[in-house]
Amino acid sequence: MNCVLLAEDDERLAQLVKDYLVSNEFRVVIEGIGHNVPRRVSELMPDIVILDIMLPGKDGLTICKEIRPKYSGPILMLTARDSNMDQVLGLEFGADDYVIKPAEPRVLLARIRALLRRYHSEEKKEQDEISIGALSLNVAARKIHLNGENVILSSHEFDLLLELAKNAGKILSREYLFNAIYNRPYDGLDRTIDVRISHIRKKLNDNPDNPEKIKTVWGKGYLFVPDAW
Amino acid sequence: MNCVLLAEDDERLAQLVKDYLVSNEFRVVIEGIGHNVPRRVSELMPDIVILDIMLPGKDGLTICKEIRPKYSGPILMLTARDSNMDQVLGLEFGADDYVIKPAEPRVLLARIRALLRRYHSEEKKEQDEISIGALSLNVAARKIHLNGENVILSSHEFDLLLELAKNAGKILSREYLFNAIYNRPYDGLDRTIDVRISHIRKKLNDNPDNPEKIKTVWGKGYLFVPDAW
DNA sequence: TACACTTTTTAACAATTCTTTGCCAAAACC
DNA sequence: GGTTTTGGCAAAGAATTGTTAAAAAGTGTA
Repeated sequence: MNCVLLAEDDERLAQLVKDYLVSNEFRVVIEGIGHNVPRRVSELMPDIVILDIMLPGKDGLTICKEIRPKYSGPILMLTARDSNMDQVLGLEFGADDYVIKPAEPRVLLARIRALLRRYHSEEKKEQDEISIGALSLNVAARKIHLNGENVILSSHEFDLLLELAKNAGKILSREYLFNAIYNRPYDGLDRTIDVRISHIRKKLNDNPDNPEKIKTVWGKGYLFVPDAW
Repeated sequence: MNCVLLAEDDERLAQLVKDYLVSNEFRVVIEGIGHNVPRRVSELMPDIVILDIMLPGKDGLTICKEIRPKYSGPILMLTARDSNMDQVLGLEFGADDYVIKPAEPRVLLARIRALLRRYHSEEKKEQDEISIGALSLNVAARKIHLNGENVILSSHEFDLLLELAKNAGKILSREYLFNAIYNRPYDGLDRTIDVRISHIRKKLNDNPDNPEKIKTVWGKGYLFVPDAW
């Protein structure tokens, strides 16, 4: 469950937001004193920090600047209608987004989710290079090497092998593989994947009668064997 | 110019919205069939996607969920008055905002701008000089150097290479590239881009049978290889 | 304006890549 | 055993891409 640190001194508002977020599957910790926020951040390691810009003890901008070096997650600022917040999002302070007070919980939730999504997708960034034994796939260059030799694959062959390699050790159905390559629906009878596997095996010298590298799982799909390269 | 993908099957409404947005400096592509939306997203790489929640073929929510992993830009939903849209903004579907139909073009425009502003703040600024390995493009002077040598490109060749270089490592469809160069619609059969790529490869000494620098991705488009220069 | 020259578009054809089909083999089922 | 289902793959057909060359459009110059 995602954890939210809500730095807000208006208790009524804080409780309102908390209730709404809790009912939407978040864990919420309220901190009303600006001074304590940096400590709470390092204690809790929240998935997102929501900072009121006006806090007793220490204002939100200063806090934001202060926690940024230690905290890599998203920071969302709560601000008054009239202040020009665009600069807050600039580099100096390091916030990621802002919501104008009084904040609709619904809007706040949407923003929170957008930020979490954005950070999440950056986190599990696709790898540029996948290496498994003597095989290496360069994703950006769409190029593979086997025992140091460049093996020339066609576009779809590369896509298919990449998908298999990314899920090494897992059985992947034809439908899954099909969807990974195409933007059209799988009709259940298509043999395209089989043909392509055949070509890949040939290029990688994998004997189809007893494949070591890409195994067929009867009735299920194909399997990339991680420790056969 | 910002590109909008409008997924809406009501042609009259779609055209209305399109006209309004076009008169406000947007490029708009209409897609009326739900099934095609994911493909169009990856082809066009729009700056924003507007999704009608009721589409023939595939409903908007399903589409939204489907394109989210591949598309990091903003998604705006069009919805009927009565539906409870709060959940749409949730993590499961991943939309960023919604507008209740019938949508006032003016309102829609305001929401679009708000979303673009929010997302833009994280986008990278235009560079004057792009350097990738032994290749450097001087945008202002429209001049390129490869291994220190000045390579003379024609206008369109430069535009095309620039667009590829700006999106190094990403697959760009012919339609996207065409739109980056021209102010007229792409008819789907045009071979202009192919011819130009051929010329560029020749000038940059990239062997077309096994290109290292600008790869062809069959059925999808072209790819500028970041680490091949 | 005409003229030479460059650039872009279009059309055609060859080459490559992908999809579909069909037959045979292997695996599961009875 | 026999039958049914699933997989391998060759080969034909379809779609896409590379390239060339000629036509069209645009540019510079006098």
